[in-house]
Amino acid sequence: MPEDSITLTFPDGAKKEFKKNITGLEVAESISKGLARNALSVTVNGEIKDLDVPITQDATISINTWDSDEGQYTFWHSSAHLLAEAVQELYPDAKFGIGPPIETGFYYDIDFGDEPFGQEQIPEVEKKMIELARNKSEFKQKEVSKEEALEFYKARNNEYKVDLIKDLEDGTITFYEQGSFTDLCRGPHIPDTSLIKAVKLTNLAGAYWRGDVNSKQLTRIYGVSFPKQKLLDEYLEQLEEAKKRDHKKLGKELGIYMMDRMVGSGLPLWLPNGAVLRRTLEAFLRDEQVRRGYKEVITPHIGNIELYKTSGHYPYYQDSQYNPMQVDDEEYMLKPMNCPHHHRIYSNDLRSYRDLPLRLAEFGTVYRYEQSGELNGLSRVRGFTQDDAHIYCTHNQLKDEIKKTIELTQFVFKTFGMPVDIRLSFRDENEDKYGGESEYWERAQQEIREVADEMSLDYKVALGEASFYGPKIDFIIRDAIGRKWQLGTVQVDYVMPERFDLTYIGSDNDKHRPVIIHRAPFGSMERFVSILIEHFAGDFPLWLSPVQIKILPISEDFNDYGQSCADRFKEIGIRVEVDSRSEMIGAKIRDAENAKIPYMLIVGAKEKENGTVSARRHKMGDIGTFSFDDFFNKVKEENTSRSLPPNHK
RNA sequence: GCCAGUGUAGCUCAGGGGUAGAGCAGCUGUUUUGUAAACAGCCGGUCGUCGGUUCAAAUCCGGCCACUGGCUCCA
Repeated sequence: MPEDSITLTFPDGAKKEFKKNITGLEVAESISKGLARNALSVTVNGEIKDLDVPITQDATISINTWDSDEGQYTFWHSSAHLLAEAVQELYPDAKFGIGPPIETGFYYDIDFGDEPFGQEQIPEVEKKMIELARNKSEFKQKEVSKEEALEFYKARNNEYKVDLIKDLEDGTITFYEQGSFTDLCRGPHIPDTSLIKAVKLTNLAGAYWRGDVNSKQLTRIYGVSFPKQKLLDEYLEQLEEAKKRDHKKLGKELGIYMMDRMVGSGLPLWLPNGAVLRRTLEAFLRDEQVRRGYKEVITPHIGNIELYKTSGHYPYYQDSQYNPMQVDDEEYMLKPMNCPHHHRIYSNDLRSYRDLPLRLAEFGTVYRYEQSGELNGLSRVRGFTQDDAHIYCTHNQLKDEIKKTIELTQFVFKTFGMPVDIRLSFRDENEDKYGGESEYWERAQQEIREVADEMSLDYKVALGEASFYGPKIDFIIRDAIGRKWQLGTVQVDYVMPERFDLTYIGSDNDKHRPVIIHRAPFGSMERFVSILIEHFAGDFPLWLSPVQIKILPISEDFNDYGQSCADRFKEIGIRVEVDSRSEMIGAKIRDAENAKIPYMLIVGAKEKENGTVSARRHKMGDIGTFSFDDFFNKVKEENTSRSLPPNHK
């Protein structure tokens, strides 16, 4: 092989020889014109780079286009610079903070000084961005010394960039320039601005400099951009779809819950339909738990402050607990978590190894102070109910119990048609954030990993995501429109058994410490219901629907037949209503459709005569005429099997 | 808590310095109906709240409250 040639390995495994110092763009050109036209950046040995960077040695390579995450990342990063350029043109005194790409789009944090910047200014910035994009300005990289970099920004009075540069090493600092805008930036960037064809600035927000509440708050402008107008249109449609599913809107329309200013913000009131939904979910989980050997307990809503001092939650989470109240000579608190109560139940008896594992479960309501700006419908509230349980077991039982809780959680989400990603949340090196002995942590993390491997789970490890008393397994579900939500957790805890001095008598007749597993598949009923509403867009599976069947008599003459059908369903616990209003059938159908009721049964002269029902399925229309018994059995089976709706994505 | 925005009838929304408007819902009557809206009449609002400017405020200004999107936080 000639000395001035290198071998590049492509994502499909193909190897090809090129001359040394070839650029990513030239590689793309060698493959096809189209690829070269669509190329945004190149990944060389796992590192994303500009297309014009020479490749000096053998490497794995992939050309990043819009179709890859890396390509979109580059595209949005460059779009953030374009946003900054536009802002700079319109507001010469604006000072720039940071402007990174995010999962969908990008943002830039900007200090506008005394200049007011609000929603009205957005359209002119968007317009300017498109105008500048058409200039086809190239993104040019320039290496600068630390001194030069500092000088550049000091001259512009930009304390933010100066702050950033101070943390950088001399010799590694690069600027990128496009049009009239120069930015401190590691890159990489797309070749030029003309690739950006469509831009939408989506949001304005305040953001503290470096995320620090004590620093100055900058104006964060969020946006997305696309290489084609059509992609922007599709994105906007998706936003519309998400809006249609918004649980706050559907929650109101379907009578799930309400908020009331006299009751207080963040304190939802469950309406009858919502109560049915929630109780049905609880019954589902309760049955599954009883089947798996859990015992249900009930504990009060307040507790002596000593309980939370003992657990360590009180000092650690003081900011999010309500002030203690005076009761006789002692202080009591609204309970911020259920665990300490359960630990005291454990301690109520002398426990033998024969009693373990002891699995105590409770749908326990807890109260936490959330900052007012943080409250959001049912998904972030100040009083909520956890589907909590604590499993007290021996070290030998631990892995098996972890495994069972994972299986339960997976079973639960499968029932709702939600794919699950698993994350092992371990601690990072910052040890003071966490309680308990280091060896326990190592051991617990080790055991969690072993279980995950033994179950062949596809998992990711996230350092620094652990809770303060132990590592966690987090379940991240994907809903019907692809959004991710962190729901259930399983946590291993070696700390609380020490703090509460929990013991059991082993087979050796000595006292031992049990291990605790905390787990909550739904997490909070409020939040889970909010996600469920959006996942199903309000079109719940039959078993969860607050009203499962609506019977629609053609005229008042058939109300009695309709009622007799309803009575049969009620006997087996099916939630059924008869629409006996003197409305036309079309209106009754329309109302039932809008209420998202799974089945509508139309009954008139023919049906009464033959003992049949004419059925409609929500969103599907007429599904034909059934003998009453056939339909009855069909519904019974669909209800007990917890089937997903037929047209569910 | 902070930044930006919103607040008009039960719901969706129009209006805008000179005594408040529509559709739907509700109520009453008529209609007795065959697969997504029958017809008519009626009821319904201190224009979130408190204060200021003004001869006059729902409208302009300010405080507060609630809600929305973010930031910080999340056992």
